[in-house]
Amino acid sequence: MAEQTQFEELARQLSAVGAVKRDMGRILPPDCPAGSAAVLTLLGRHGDMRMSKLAELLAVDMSVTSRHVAHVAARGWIERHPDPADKRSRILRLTPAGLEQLDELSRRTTHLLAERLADWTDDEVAQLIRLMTRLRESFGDCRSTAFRLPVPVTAPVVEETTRTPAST
Amino acid sequence: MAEQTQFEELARQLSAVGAVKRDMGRILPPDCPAGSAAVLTLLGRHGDMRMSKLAELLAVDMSVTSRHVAHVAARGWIERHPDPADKRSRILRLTPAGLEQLDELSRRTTHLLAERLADWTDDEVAQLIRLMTRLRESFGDCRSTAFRLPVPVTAPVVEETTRTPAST
DNA sequence: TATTGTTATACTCTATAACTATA
DNA sequence: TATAGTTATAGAGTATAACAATA
Repeated sequence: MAEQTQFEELARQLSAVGAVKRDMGRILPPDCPAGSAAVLTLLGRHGDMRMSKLAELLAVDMSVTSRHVAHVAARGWIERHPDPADKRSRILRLTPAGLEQLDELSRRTTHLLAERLADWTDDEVAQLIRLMTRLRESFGDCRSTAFRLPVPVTAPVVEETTRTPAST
Repeated sequence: MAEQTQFEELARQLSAVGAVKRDMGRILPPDCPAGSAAVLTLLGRHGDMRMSKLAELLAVDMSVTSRHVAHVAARGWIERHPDPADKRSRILRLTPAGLEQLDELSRRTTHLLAERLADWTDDEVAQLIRLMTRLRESFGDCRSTAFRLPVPVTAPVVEETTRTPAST
């Protein structure tokens, strides 16, 4: 078990890693935002699957998954086939165009990471991957354990729109 | 230098860590979303500072910083004092109420992480922190190196709104 | 003219709830 | 009645551009 100071620092790093994600997002191809890229990546890695399975892998609500899938399907990168075993369900499958897009994604992210992590050793990258994977697993279990504590401070909210530099 | 497969896996983990961040976000106090929490945390850690400095630490545009700061200032958690050295600038400072809110934030995140990472050793947490810090540093240098490559596929976009399971 | 900060606007991602179709 | 998926709506986060005040 780690100390409190460590947990605070980890929380800070988790918050700040968004900057890295945004940097990665900037080199994505047009019409292929991060959500679409994640759909293509997971389909390429795990093969054909249903919406519900994809939503689980994305770790987002199925309504969100539905939107991302509609986006990539509209661009011809995947196809939604009817599931013979369950007419409510749809099987997602990468198209040849989707595979090309996936290759392009791989090229760009690999290029960016190779540039940014030029001075990282193979082992360091492997360790980061391992620890991040473990982190996700540690959080993956109890996703519905959202609890709320009472608010500590009850101060009035004053939406100060204009600048008042020298007031008081 | 690492291999391409490793970079692809790291990109995947970076994309997926959002689920962990969202889980952390769910336990934040009311009226204090992640952006506000980051402002309070950085002010508590680095002391009083100007907007531009905070924007740099947050690694977001100053317009975004301005919005977050307005939110926490409206709730009385920080004050914006005029800078005697530069009348364009404003010095941000935590209020006592802001310190209380920061304590509450620390309690909640520490509690959640202690629960989720119960089986992590002190050393593992330290390693993850170290690698994530290094990752941010590796990306922090060249933030304006956004480059665009041509689109590989030029397929027509068909926004398929309604379901057409058995078409074609 | 350049810099600090604010505001308007637009886009992405997400969750909740209501809805349709099928099990 | 329960489940798979879609859609509408709302909220948070971000970037770009236009703007005001000051250096």
